[in-house]
Amino acid sequence: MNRKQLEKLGVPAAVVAVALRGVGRAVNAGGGVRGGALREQVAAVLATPHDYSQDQLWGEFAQSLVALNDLPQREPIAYRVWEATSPADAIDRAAHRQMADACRVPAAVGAALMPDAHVGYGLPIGGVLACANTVIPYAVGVDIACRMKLSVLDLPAETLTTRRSHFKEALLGGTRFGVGVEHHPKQQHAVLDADWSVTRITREKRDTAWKQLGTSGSGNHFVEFGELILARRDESLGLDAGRYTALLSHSGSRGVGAAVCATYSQIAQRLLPAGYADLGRLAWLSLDSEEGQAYWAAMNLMGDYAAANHAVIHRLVTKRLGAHVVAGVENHHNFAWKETHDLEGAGSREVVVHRKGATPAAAGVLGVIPGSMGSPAFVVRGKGVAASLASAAHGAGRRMSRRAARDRFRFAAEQRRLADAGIEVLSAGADETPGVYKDIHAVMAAQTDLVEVLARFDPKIVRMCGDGSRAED
DNA sequence: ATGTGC
Repeated sequence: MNRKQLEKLGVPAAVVAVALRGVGRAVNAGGGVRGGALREQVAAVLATPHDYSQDQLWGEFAQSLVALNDLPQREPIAYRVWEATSPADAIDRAAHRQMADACRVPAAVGAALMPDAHVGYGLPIGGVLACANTVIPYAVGVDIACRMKLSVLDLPAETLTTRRSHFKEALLGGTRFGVGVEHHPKQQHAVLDADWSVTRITREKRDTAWKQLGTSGSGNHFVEFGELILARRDESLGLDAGRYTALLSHSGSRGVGAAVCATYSQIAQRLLPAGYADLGRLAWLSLDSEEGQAYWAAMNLMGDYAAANHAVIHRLVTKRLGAHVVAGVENHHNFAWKETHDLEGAGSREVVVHRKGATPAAAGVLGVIPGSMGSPAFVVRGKGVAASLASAAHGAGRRMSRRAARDRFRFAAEQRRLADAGIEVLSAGADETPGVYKDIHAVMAAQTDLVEVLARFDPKIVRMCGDGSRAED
């Protein structure tokens, strides 16, 4: 086992080196412990370190864990969990451990874990954390303002079948995928006139942002056409019951957002108090500090930039299609907002709510929750549940790593299977095949108290980043 | 998720 595997199991960074020595002893012990049995032993020590403090193999690791836990710190806050009932869609232990770590952040005042939760950097994906006057760059995420945008088009649903090649051409011609990918010529949008000098990093990266405006990146990002089905008329959507053609995109703030995250998390990590060093990427910035104010300004600019990014994608694709937009829904799902909440009935106060892979779900607010290329997305209306900090899941949530997915699935075979089901995938990798995700229906069933479903979107023509233009890992 | 550095 290596450092990465131990951290994935939930071993705090501060004691990984000690844990590695324990692993070495266990491997070299008579009979040699390996693989799954080794992981189980590490997990057992993590769960109840006091029971192992005199253990020949694990005593040193257990004592370090006890010492770490005994550091004088505040009592962690509690977090509420929404979770699918099916074991295959459950939230793994490592994501819980990350959420529990986030609850030790001194400024934390409210927390919740959504049913699509899985391990991320710092806060888990699907984590919601409210802090007093404090922002955590990695509780927003690397891809600041990663978001969804759905445009309902003035084309009959049947045209997705009868004019399929026309839709494919629009998708292939109007979108760009890949790490570092740019548009030539550069696209235009009013966000370029915003004040990019709010921080050094946004000032220096403005030209990169301009070149990348209207691109989709890699990973789980996609642009797809599908059929939107409304069971009844909805006034907030402004649509009658029926079947529609719709365009759905998932993208964010590209390289510039990642640079903002890296810059300000590094500053925050240098400022971490010694007793909290193991919180690592959960490092925070006070909004009273110059750095905190700078991050907040840059984050909000990235929010506008990511929204513009989607607007350009939809503009380019619908123009090639010759279609017009008759309705739309969009939302950030990696962001932080200043909101007023009544936490634990202690009265209303303004807090910073981080949603990292979580959909804003205040009462009446519309959002889009995608499943996968082979399963539906849902247009939802929030119910404003206080205990979830007015949040919901942002998707199905991964159930296996990208590497595990590439070992298990072959994309060409998955592509044929999807084609048989009437879904044409123009490009993607095996690590985004439907089987790598939890069951979106199980995830939606776990949050019926948080959101109401208004419409269902079935993907028909999908474009994601192909294998030729992605990073190795 | 990203793009640079190994």
